[in-house]
Amino acid sequence: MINLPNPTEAELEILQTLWQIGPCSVKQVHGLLQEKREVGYTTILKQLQIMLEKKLVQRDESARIHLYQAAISEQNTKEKLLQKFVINTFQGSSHQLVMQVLGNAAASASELEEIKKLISQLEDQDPTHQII
Amino acid sequence: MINLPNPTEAELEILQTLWQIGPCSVKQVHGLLQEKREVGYTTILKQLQIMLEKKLVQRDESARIHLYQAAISEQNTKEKLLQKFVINTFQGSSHQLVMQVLGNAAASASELEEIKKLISQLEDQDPTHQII
DNA sequence: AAATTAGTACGAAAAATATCGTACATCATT
DNA sequence: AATGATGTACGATATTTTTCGTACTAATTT
Repeated sequence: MINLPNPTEAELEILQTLWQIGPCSVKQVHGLLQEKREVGYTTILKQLQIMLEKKLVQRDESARIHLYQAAISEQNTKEKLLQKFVINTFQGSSHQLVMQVLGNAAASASELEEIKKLISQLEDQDPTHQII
Repeated sequence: MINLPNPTEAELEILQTLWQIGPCSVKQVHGLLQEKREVGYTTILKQLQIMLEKKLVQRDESARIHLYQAAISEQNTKEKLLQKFVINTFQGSSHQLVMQVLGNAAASASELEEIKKLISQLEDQDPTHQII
């Protein structure tokens, strides 16, 4: 498991599609992204080819129409992007980030409940954990 | 209050410095950043000039040594960067983001305490709020 | 088989960022 | 006033990312 480069913004957009619908053709990816914004077919094709080189996606070439799928996990990728974001924007303090989220955008009552539950779990699990 | 473009990564690095130490010379900014990584003096100078054009910083030219200071607020900037990040990475679900943070990197027990306190406050404040 | 359609490959340009060298200006010191 | 030190301005280059046009290839239809 070598460390691949983080996806760029455009690449992430494509990855989100792949994570959502699984292995699919360029046409399918393009179709979905097209709904959100104007973008050329070959743009997406090229992106996918570049992403293939970078090993961000895999390609099944057995059929005439190539099928692409994400080669990096959604969970792990988001984790790394988050880490980087926290470092860049909140000087590495994820606590600061959480406070910002809760304070501003906020969440619904049930979401807050869920968060509280998770916190309890974390506390039970290891009352003295000090990862940060 | 017009909407300025979000700062790039390098620009954010400089802004963090300005937020931290207030109005200061290029030399000061460069000195601090130099501690973290190798970077030329004129690189920082140029960045600050570009940021001035973009109105991300202000400049006091009254003295020979120009003094730069952030022209956008730390709070507001981080808020917008966060918003964009949540949209790009977590499809706009800040809840998903929080769960990710708490689950992975995690926080110390006292930080969890603080978060719980904030949640209680939010709940008291408006038990049915449904911003998201 | 010729013509049309639907794909992929490739090169290249556009755009956005990041970095630095060199020239010029101003101040302080001799 | 000459010299050296310290700054700023500006142009240029390098890098990365994004986008697309054109050519080529394989399948499908007539």
